[in-house]
Amino acid sequence: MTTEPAEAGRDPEAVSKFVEGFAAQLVEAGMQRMPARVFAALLASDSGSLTSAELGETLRVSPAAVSGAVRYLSQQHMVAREREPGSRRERYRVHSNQWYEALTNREAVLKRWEHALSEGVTSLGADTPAGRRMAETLAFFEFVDGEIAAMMERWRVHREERFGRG
Amino acid sequence: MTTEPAEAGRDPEAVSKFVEGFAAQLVEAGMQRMPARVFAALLASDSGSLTSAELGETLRVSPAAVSGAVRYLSQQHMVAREREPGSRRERYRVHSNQWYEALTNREAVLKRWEHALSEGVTSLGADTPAGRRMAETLAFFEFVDGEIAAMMERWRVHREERFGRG
DNA sequence: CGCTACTTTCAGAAACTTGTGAAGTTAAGA
DNA sequence: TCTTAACTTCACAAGTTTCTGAAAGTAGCG
Repeated sequence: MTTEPAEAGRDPEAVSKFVEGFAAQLVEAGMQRMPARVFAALLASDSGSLTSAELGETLRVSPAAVSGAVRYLSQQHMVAREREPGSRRERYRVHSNQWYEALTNREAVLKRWEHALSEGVTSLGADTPAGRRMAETLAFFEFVDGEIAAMMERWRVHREERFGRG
Repeated sequence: MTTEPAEAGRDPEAVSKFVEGFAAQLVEAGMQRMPARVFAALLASDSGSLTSAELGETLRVSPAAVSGAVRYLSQQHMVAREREPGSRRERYRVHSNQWYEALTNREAVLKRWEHALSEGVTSLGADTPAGRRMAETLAFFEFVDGEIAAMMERWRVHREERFGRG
């Protein structure tokens, strides 16, 4: 037996339907297809983690495709890679309670937008109409930065009340 | 003279540099290239609006490309189309102080994610580990929905203090 | 130290996306 | 009503992305 049935006893139809449906939404929102499918598969797994081989099998793709997708996802801090002790297999894990925090940690994205905008204000002139519009947009992003941090704090409290410490 | 210089007296180099740079960030964040460029061009214009011809000229693209980009942007509520009175030209306008609110109005996106997740909870079983993970993720999105509305309220207050009524 | 079980890299085929020119449609003004 | 400026649609060529098989790299374990 090559792979133990870590995810047995579940309707593979239902799993696949969810995986493809949720992945499609992620793609719609701008994520590449393969990372989206891999991520959805991890999210739908009971253990929250799958090996490269298991991913290749459920998604019917090559190890190469899994490798590329996983690299992308770990760069985005959406999955962690962990080595299975006593094996040369790698497991990829979705940080159950933190993955969606990565969505709000678009920190890097916001920072780059802010940078581009502030260059725009400078180069077009802070006293021009366009410059003023950009300055206001910039102020909005800065405001959002701060608000998101506070919001995540409130979420953690809210979550603990409702779900307890994961 | 074919187009009047509505945006004259500005360094076209600087404008173009901002437009391409900001558009690149939008592309990075998942937006299609041409809508991103059109949008950046509008954002960088003094009047906050440009005609189809002006857009084609600054971006060096065909009317067809402008048409497609603008359709996309107006579907996303990021620009408004307005007919110039006494002319058959159309102007495309960025809602100066509201365009970025469209970014947070990812309402439709969030709703679709919530829908996909709640289907997942049902089909995989609310009492399974995977089902529980999805239910928590779903709760997070619902929480975010509400928080964003409140945040935008605070922003409007904050903005008025700082910039006055647009 | 080498074997083997994995993972990663890479070149290329296939599929998809994008922007264009040209034809078609709409509506302002004579 | 006709003319014509302006926008939109469409088929296609060019460009890009994506996934694969094959080859190369890496690390447990004897």
